[in-house]
Amino acid sequence: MSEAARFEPAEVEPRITERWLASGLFSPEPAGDAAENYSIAIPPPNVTGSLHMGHALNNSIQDVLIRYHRMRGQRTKWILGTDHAGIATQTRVEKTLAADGISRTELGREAFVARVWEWRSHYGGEIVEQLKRLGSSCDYTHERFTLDADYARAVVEAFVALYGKGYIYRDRYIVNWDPGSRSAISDLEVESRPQTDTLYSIRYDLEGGGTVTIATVRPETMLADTAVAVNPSDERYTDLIGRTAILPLVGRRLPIIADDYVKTDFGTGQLKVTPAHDPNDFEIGQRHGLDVISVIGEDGRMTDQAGSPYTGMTVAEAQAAVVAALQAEGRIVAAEPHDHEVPYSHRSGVRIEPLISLQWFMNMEALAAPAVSAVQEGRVRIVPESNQRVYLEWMDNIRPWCVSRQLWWGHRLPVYYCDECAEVHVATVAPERCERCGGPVRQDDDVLDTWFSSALWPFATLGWPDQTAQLRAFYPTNVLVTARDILFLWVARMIMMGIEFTGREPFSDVYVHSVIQAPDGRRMSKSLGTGIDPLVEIDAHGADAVRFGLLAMSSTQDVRYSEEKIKQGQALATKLFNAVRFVLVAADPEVLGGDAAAAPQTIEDRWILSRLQRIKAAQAQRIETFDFSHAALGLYEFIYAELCDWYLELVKPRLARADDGRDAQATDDGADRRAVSSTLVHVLRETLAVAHPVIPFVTEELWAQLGGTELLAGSPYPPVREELIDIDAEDELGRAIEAIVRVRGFRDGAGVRPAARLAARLDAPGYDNTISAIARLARLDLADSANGGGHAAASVPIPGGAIDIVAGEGLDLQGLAQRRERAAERLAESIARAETKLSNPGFLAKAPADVVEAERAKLELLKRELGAL
RNA sequence: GGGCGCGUAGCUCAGUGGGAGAGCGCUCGCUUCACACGCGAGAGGUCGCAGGUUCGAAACCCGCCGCGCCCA
Repeated sequence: MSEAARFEPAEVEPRITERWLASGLFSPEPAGDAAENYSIAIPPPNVTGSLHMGHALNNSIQDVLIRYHRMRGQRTKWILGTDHAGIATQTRVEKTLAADGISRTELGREAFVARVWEWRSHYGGEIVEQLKRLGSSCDYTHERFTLDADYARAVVEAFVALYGKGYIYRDRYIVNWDPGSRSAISDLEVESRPQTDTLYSIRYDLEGGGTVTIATVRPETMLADTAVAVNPSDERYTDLIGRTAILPLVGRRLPIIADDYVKTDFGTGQLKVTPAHDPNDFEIGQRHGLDVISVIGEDGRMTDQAGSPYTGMTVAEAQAAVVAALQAEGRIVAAEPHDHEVPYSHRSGVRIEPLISLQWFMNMEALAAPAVSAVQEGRVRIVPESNQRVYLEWMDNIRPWCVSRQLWWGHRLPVYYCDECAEVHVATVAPERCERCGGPVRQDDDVLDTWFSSALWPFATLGWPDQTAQLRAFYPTNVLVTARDILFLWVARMIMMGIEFTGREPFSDVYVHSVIQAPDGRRMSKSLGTGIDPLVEIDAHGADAVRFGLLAMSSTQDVRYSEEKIKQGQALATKLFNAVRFVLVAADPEVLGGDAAAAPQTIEDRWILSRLQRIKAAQAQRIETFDFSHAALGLYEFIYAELCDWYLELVKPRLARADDGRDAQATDDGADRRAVSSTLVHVLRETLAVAHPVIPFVTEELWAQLGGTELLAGSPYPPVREELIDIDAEDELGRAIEAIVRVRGFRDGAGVRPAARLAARLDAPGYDNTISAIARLARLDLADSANGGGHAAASVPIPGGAIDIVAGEGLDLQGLAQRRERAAERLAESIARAETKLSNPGFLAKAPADVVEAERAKLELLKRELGAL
């Protein structure tokens, strides 16, 4: 046995990956229909991205599902690809250009886009290679990209269709303007940050006498005020409604209106309304038909409408100038620090400037309705169910989606404007000239929000709008696996688009997994240095360990990253490796080449085969119900606590060869050795198969070592054989295990050297089949009560009776007494509890009969144990 | 402000109506012929606090305290 005692992932994994990829197992033929096949569309990672812990967990889960269903014999496809990630990718390339002193505008659109493609071909999709390291069994031969020509056709088709139905329209609307990326961004790309600003209270005069005092942290936006509002239920101001205020510095007449939005307890309860520069004010303006005046432009400077002297100033300059002018007029009543939440761009990190802008929008209401009922009626199940409410609530409050982005990298809008007559054409094929007046046309400069194309992912990847064989075979997909944070951003839109364009929900389950936090309980953060790189962990512990660990720890909503769980996975791989190493040396060589059928001869054979049926059923159940942490931990439990600690130890004597003189139990003709070898190899092979979806590399490697000629990844998941479930064997061996543990405890308490054998006498029924195992594993010279003589120096209680220790020399009687006392105390406590229960008439009258009966039996057992002490 | 969730062993977390569990850490013992990433045996818990429902609550209900995430 000169080989290393450790599993070496770094040596094994590349070799196994190569075999998998060469096998074609991950690339199914597009046959059959989606109802019989199994498919998952990967949440496409950003093409600029690299694997982080969130991806690692997300893809471990998907791979468990994919591998399991593949082994179940289904035609299984995991749709792979990346997302073009408009802003992120454009920014990345702009930075590399900036390093050479080139700007995007100098280069021009066409050349710039060419550069981005070039960048993509060199660096993009790094993450796809990283997925291979994790063992992900995606269909690598059909990798898709959201900007591929075919995919682009689907996007244009979808846009034109939605425009045709009137869902997509162009409008002036308030958007989240990101001055950093010079583009509108969606609500979901905005994050609020707490910040302290100065809250100014400013007095406006009223026509006909009197004043109102409004509070604002953005005094410069007053130049765009078009009303003052109060809450209609605010009795203080009922008589103000309908009167007119005069805007200081400007002199504009502002109607005083009543609107529920106004908070009566904020400031004075009088609100300045600036529809062009605040989203809430915009809505108030819409409700009341107010004028919209824009004083801040897309360049972050004050517009002509701001008037002299403010035009051309930056927002900050304008704020200072406005405050100074108001102070000069004595209109600032108060200026105090104010803590509030301020929107920032998730993309560029710059403060959002809400602006009115001409953009393309998509009305979501009509699309949302069927997506809501799909979830309500269970055609799409969200697991865990608690997330369903979050989804439904978000869908109820859905707002129009601004789909245009002022970028160059992305799907350019299929919208064409006539230079002559301003006619708008929306078409899949660019018109050569205006269909109305024949004038020249030019295409809209904007591109679509990246999520517009991502929303089509589950079907556009399969060839839609063509009715391809791929689409028939793998759409709808079975499940979408995602973290909570993109439940709305992406999942909701996929459901809407799926129903709209295919008439089918794109998946029947959404499994929402946990977010892996840093060990400090917060999100992993690059800037704080709390990020942990899964590839570094794979290098250190192996891909199986990382998969196992992430699955094991992902049990609640948010979990802290736990290195211990990764190490536990590594230990599991090593344990399996050593178990197989042992069998390869100890088992009958003839068995290794053959079928190795279950051939139970003894109680422990029947026991392990029974336990094996249970783990097969349990693991299948756990995977099918998305219970991944228990799937991982259940494997650990079975392999350590049943297979290795007990079964392997129990069968060792039977594996000894007649000629090696190790143990007297070796049989003459080797028949039992062959039988136990067969059972052992059978059990190990099935164990490897059961474990494969969670820890694919080590199981694949060991499968081959145990004589597997086909890949385990393509082998069947072993079916449960009900006839091998053996309750009697489980019970009988369970008692033997309990007895061995008790004796070991006794020995430890008595200070008996581990190697020493103690003379003992068994005084309990029901151990006929296990007496020799007990003797060996508890290191006893054990006789049964009929022919064992001698005075009992001590008695060890075991289920149903006791083992009497006959030879008394060398026992630490004091240690024993302490131990015995402790045990007696505990037993007495349990007995007291049981007696209290059984003497309670309420319990006897109201508790179910079987519970009462069990309590009685328990009491009897406890009393007997105490007696044995 | 609204929503979701969490407080169980030193740490990270299972357990959701009937004798408090796991992994890691800790203590003691072991070069036992697969494995020291191992084996064996232990110590360690008023299950956040306070009420209620129940024959019986870590679990179900109400309130409070503390913490996290999402949305506004």
